[in-house]
Parts: sequence; structure tokens; C-alpha cells
Amino acid sequence: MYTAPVDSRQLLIDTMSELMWERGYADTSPREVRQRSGVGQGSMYHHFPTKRDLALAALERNIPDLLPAASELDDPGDPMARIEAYLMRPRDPLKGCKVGRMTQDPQVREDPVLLAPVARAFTQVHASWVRVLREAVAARQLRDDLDPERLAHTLMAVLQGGYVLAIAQQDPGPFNNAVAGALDLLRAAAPAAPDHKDKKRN
Amino acid sequence: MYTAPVDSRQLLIDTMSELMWERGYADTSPREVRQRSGVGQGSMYHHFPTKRDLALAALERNIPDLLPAASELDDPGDPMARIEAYLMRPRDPLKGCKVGRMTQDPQVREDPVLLAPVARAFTQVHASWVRVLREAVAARQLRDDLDPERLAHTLMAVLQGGYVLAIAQQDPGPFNNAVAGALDLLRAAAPAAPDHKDKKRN
DNA sequence: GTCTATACTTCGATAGAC
DNA sequence: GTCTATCGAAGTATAGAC
Repeated sequence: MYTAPVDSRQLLIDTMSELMWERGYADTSPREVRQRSGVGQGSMYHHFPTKRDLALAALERNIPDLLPAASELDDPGDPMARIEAYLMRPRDPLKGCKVGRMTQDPQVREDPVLLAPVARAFTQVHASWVRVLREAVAARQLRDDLDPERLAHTLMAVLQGGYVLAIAQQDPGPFNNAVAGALDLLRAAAPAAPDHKDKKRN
Repeated sequence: MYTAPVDSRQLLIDTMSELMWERGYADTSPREVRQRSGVGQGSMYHHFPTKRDLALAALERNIPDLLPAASELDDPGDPMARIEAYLMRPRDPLKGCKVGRMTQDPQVREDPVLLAPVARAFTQVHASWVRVLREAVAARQLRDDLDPERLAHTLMAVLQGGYVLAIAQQDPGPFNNAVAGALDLLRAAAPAAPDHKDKKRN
């Protein structure tokens, strides 16, 4: 099987992406990127004139890592099942979210160029959430007085905030609880009169 | 009116606390603390031998800033009203949470001593949430098949995650939506047969 | 407790040969 | 495109007088 030669440029981007996830932007130095990637000084500054340029490439590289997961929300099939599947997807609560993490770094959040890829990623995930929530309302799995736009933000926040709680306690429990609690609420928010096509409730 | 003389020590702690909120731990330098506080070099290292010592004092100082707000949850009166009041409390979504922010700083999260005050603060807020949620269940404002422990984490996560979304978009909207959506869900999760003592629903 | 001076390291970037 | 050498600034702390 053919493996494309990994060029220095891509190696730098991948390494920067890893380090930014682990340590954030401010606290990741060009030196560490060089050392972990094995790419030399001259080479690095040839491809990326500044640390910020490299960070931008790394941030953009991360978006596609986040979206395939969210696109599960767009799959065909039972809306509520997709919501549950996405929420319960295996995650590592103690590592946090590659994308969400960046919002806490002042050097990222105060730089519109660096923040843009982060904003775009969340906007797209939000759109997927809104679609599946609308479908759930249409399928009478959720009360129709619930606003999908709002709920989408609520559920995204549960995940992002769950990471914060888990890291604070150094325990995945709070993350898992937060997600499970959100699912409980969604189930409790089914319409009073279930669709006659539904399988009967337990 | 008497104003206590602000000693260097307290001034350093307050300044460090501010800077850590604004810029995080890794990205805040002793130099900045000196400059903003006006305290001299020798004085600073007299009170705090290392940056970490100063950070620890600042983190501990921040807890009491967070808890009075959460203690609203413990007030007497209608549980659901207290929940709503706390969730809708005026906040600045774009500034984020003083305490939650720290979980994203590797130098804090990998240092058990620095992380401890953060964990403690969240543990206490969680306890307040659990109490008020139990009361809400007892008052038949929430279905009794909802688990207060879980829900407490869910609602804390909505707030913490709301900040992340708001900062990413540089717009308080997503935070406000996340919170409003959570309230919608809580209201939708009222028991099917309301308490006969309840005022009649609109 | 506070001051000034100094030390040593890392950061982020540039220079210029190959 | 890659290499080695170097730079000025900032970070973090120590020394030692007052």
C-alpha cells in the first residue's frame, strides 16, 4: 500500500495541532514544534514565517477532525436515536475539545483571524444540531414549543461545559453525568400525547 | 469612612487574580503583575517566592467570588424560581468564568495543587444545585424520575459551555440561547399532573 | 518589607551559507 | 528547502544593600 511521503510542511501542521490541543497556543513554542516534529529551524521558518501562521494552519486542519462526528447528526433515520448516538459517542472527557479549548487562549480569542476557524466549526455543528432537532419535533419526539435554535446551543454547551467540569475534577464522571442528564431532559420533553405511530412506551 | 490600608501582599493577589482571568496562568508574567500592581520586584518575591505561589493565592481568593452567587440557589422560597433566577443572573458571556477558565491551562490542570481550589469550588456549586433540584422534585416542579446529581452537572455544564460558545462567536447570543434552552427543557420536564397547590398554568 | 542590580533561560525570529 | 549561527526581548528568579 502506498503511503504518501509526509512533507515537512504537513508534519509541522500536524505537530502544531497536537501541541495546541495539549498545551494551548500561548504555551506552545516553536522550539517544541521543531523538536517533536524533527523539522529543522530553517525549514520551519521557510514554510511558516511566524508562529501565528503555523497556528492558523493547525486550526484549519482541526476542523475536519470535528465535523465528521457532527455529521452523524445528519444521517438518515430516527432523529432522537441520532441525537442519543451523538451525545453518547465515546469521548475522552479529560482531554477536552480540540476546538473549544482555543476559546480560552487570549492570544487566540483576541485575534479575529485565529478565532475565525473556531467560530466556523461551531457554526457548522450548530447547523447540524438544528436540523436534527427540527426533525425530532416534526416526528413528535420533542414538544413543538421547544426552539431548535436554542436547544442546539444548549446541547453543544453541555458537551463543552462537561469537559470543563471533568477536567476540574480530573474525573470523567461529571462529563458523563452532564450528558446523561441532558438526555433525560430531552426524553422528559417528549410531547404529552405521543405519536400514534410510536411503539408503545414502557 | 475607614479604608483599610491595602498591603502589597493583598494587592499582588488581587492583581494576579485579574490577570489570570484575563490572560490565563501560563501567559501571565510576574513582570505584568508588578507593573499593574505597582509593587516592586523585591517586595513581590518577598511575599511569593515563585509565580506558582502567587497563582495559588489568587486561585483561592477567587472561590469566594463565585460562591455567593451560587448560594442564591440555597435561598428560601420557590425552588424553580431560584433555579431560574440563578440561570438568568446577569453575566458577561464574553469574559467567561474565572474558575472554569483555569481548567484549560495545562500548567494549572497538570498541577494538583493549583487545580485543587478549582475542583473545590465546583464541588460546592454542585452541592447547591443538587439541593435545589431535590427541592424542585419534592415540590413536584420536576418529574421525580430525573436525577438531581446528573441534572446538576448538566446545568453547570450549560453555563460553562455557554461561555465557550459565546467566546467562539464573539457574541453573547449562544450563551443566552444555551441557558434559555436549558430553562425550556426544565419547564417541559414538569410532571404531567401538576401539584394541586400550584397556581394554575397559563 | 522594599529597593536595585544582575543572572540565566527560553522565546520568537533573522541571517546567510549550501 | 534545509542547515547552523546568532539576535534582542521577555520570562523567572536570585543577590545583597537598605
